[in-house]
Amino acid sequence: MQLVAVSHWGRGSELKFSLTCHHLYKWMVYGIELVLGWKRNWQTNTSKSNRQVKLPSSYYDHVLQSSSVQTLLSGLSPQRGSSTRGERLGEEMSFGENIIEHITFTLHVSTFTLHVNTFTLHVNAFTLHVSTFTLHVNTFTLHVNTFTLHVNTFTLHVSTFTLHVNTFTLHVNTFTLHVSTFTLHVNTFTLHVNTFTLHVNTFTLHVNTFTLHVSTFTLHVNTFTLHVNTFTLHVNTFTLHVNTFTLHVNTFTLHVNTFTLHVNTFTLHVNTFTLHVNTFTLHISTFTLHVNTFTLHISTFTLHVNTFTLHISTFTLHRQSVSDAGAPLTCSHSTLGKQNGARDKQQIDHQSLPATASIRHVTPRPPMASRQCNFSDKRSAVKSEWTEGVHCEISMRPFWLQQQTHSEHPDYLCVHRSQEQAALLQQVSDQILPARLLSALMLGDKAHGVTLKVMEYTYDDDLEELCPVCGDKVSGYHYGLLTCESCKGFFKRTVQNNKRYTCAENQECKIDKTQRKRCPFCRFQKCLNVGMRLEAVRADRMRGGRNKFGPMYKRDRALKQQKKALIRSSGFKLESAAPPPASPLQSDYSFTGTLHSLPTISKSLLPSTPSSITPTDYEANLYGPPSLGMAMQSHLPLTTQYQYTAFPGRAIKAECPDYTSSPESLTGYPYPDMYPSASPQPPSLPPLVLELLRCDPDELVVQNKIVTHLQQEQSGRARLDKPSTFSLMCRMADQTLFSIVEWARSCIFFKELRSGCNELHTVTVLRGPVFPQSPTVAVLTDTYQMKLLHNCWSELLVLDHIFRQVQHGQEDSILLVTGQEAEATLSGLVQRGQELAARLRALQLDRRETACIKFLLLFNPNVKLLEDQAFVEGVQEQFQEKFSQLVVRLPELRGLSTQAEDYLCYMHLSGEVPCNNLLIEMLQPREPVCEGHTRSSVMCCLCSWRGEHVLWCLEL
DNA sequence: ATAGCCTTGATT
DNA sequence: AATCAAGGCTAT
Ligand SMILES: [Zn+2]
Ligand SMILES: [Zn+2]
Repeated sequence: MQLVAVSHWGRGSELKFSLTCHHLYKWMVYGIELVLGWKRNWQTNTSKSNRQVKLPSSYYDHVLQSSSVQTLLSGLSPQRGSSTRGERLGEEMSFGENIIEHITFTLHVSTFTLHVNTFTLHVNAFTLHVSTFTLHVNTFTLHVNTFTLHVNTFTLHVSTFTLHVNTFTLHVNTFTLHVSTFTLHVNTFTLHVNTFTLHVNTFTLHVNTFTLHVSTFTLHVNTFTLHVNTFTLHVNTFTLHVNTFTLHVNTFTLHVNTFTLHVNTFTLHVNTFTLHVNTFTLHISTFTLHVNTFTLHISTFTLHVNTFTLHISTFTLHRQSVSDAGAPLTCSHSTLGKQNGARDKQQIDHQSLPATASIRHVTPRPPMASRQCNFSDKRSAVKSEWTEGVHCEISMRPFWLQQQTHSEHPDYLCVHRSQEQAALLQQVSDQILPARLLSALMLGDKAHGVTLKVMEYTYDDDLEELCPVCGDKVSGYHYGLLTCESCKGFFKRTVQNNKRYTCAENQECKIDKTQRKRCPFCRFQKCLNVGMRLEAVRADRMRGGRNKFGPMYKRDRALKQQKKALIRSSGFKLESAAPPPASPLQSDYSFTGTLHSLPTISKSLLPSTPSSITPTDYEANLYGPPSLGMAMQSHLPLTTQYQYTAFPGRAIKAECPDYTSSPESLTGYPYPDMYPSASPQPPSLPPLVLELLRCDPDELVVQNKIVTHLQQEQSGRARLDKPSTFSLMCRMADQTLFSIVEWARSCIFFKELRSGCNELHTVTVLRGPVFPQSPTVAVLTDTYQMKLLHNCWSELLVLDHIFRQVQHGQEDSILLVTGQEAEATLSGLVQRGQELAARLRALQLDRRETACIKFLLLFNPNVKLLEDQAFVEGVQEQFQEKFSQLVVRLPELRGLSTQAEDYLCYMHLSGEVPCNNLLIEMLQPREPVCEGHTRSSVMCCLCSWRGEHVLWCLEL
């Protein structure tokens, strides 16, 4: 073993190093100059040592010629007894294992410089017990050419480790660490570094099991940059003070009991992020997090993130432990949102609104940095001061994207309340809903249906020739939509060259013609958000010709013309209400096509032209192998569903200014096969049904969202990390559940009654008999809504599946929400579902009836049990006998969903269900009566109402 | 790297 | 032959 080391120990340097070392190996002695101090203090009473180590005398000579070393040596005080070996310079030193019981080593160094050419360390088992390790270094520089450490078992026990470094610089060319089991036990680890820079060309860490146990970890760093492939950290208390933290991690898993993070600028690039936290405290003024898959394990905190951007000036989440399961969740002074904390505290006026889809929470409102909301039930109390942005940022993009559109411009709300609507509401309230529920519903969402229409007219009118990305002049259809030439080129370059950008700011850079060059990250993000299609970039770079989008472009053009004509004829003009024109609100890019074309085309095209089905290189790189397909890959490759999902067709849905006219009556609406004779029929449908249909989400929109989400999620995983079929199903179901929650939120009455004629009455109702002690109305609404959803989520989920199978019409295969086909042999559960689907198919269950059933399941918890016979009879009046037959089938649905829940529960207990799953949240036991849950995910989903409602109450 | 202009080639 | 959305080229 060779070591060439030169050290300069400054005067007065002191290192106090208490070491409990049972197995001290020679490398420790050789390796560092600290040996010098030890030599004086080696206890020699452990002469039983069986392994003798000899140090070359020249080494001592060299070292001890240094005066600083002399200083050091004389400054050391022996701990136990005193050895005189060190004083006899040049004498062969020998010592072995178990020599030292306790050593206090104190070192004060002003400049520590270590030059090592080749540092090689072979250790079988290294165990280090330190009670107090304190190192004060002004400038610590370590130059290593090749650092190789081979350790079988590395265990470090430190009770208090404190390191004060002004500038820590580590230059390593190749750092290779081979550890089979690395375990680090530290009680208190405190690291104060001004600038911590780690320059590593190739950092390779081979660890079988890397476990870091720290009870209190405190790290003060100004600039911390860490590139790690797989990082797993188990910490009890993690406190990190960082000014600028940049972490590039592929797979990041963090188990923390207490996590406290102080960061000024936090940038985290993570593909797969799994976080287990009991107590999470995060201090950040600027927090930018790039996560593809973010998994957070907290008792009552679940985070689903696709693209997660967190802007926090102070975010403290207190979760106090109370008796049992329902521990309180306290969120104090959280200023999460697209706007940073400083801006959040400002009065936000209309001028300051960025005209992007990300501003939905900057709606006109009282200048409050945060609002207090209390959720309470008997078992748990939640006190939170979330600002309106919290849920928006925490939840995943597909889920909230649309909602942003709806709530962004409350000014547009009071529009177009027709007599029919009023009558409809009355009718519904009389016939169907319990008064209490009606009360709760009255605080529902804004009138987003109408609002959306108005806005889309406005936007489309304004932005017809403007690039949705940058506002430049449109040069034609490019990669799916009308964009300018530069954005076309930018998108092409990005995708073709598989470019990865990072945003220096907070991923909210404004993209316009003048600033579009500033942040390619945000630009590309916007490209994707507005709907530019990756798959339109050709992997083979073939020039010319037409692709599958051709017909869609044509159709889109036709629709635009049609819309124009419609606008002209209906005399829409809302110039006064026009939002800032800088950026369009095309958040709800959606793709409609003929649902039935999916399986049909997949069957007809699959044998031929396999190359056209192959994903582009970019997609392959970005999303990994199309492992989404799993078993059903053989039926339908993942990409085919994109190839045949048509382009903007949803706009036409919003084009219809008259809500009573059925959407499917418009040409090209994507349900031609479902309503072979629907077009002439709509007028005969009851208004309620029409309304329900209108609230019903477009299946292809949902499908596209979910597919996008899953792909993004999948891209976060390592390529080798292939999720199981079940896990994928769970993710699908989870996403479906989110869409169901979204549907519930947008369901009738939330919006219709929101701007109803007697708002004061609504408030009175809610404050009075229903929840007399409630401080705010909105919270109770949420609670009630959570309860409603919690009561019926599985039925809704199963019904969603069943209806898809009804449409699918295949006994031996099931159609997934992603549009993929899978063999229906997964379990008996699936078979039962197929049977129910067959029965419902025999009854010719259609979309209208499904919408009604969903509605009933949500709003009448009794319907599935068929306890309320009078209700069923009431329903029959509207839907005639057929519907009653359907309702009779609901107990089957109930049984199926119960079985599915049980199955899910079992799998969850087996650890098969992916974490951070809304499904799991929903699996929590139901409350029998009205006291609501504070299930965090649901709360996240629903709390978007809250801000608006609180606001609304205040405005009263 | 950007963006304006050019070339290409399946579709019509 | 015309179209027009792809990719390519190149001055900036
Ligand atoms: Zn543009
Ligand atoms: Zn940016």
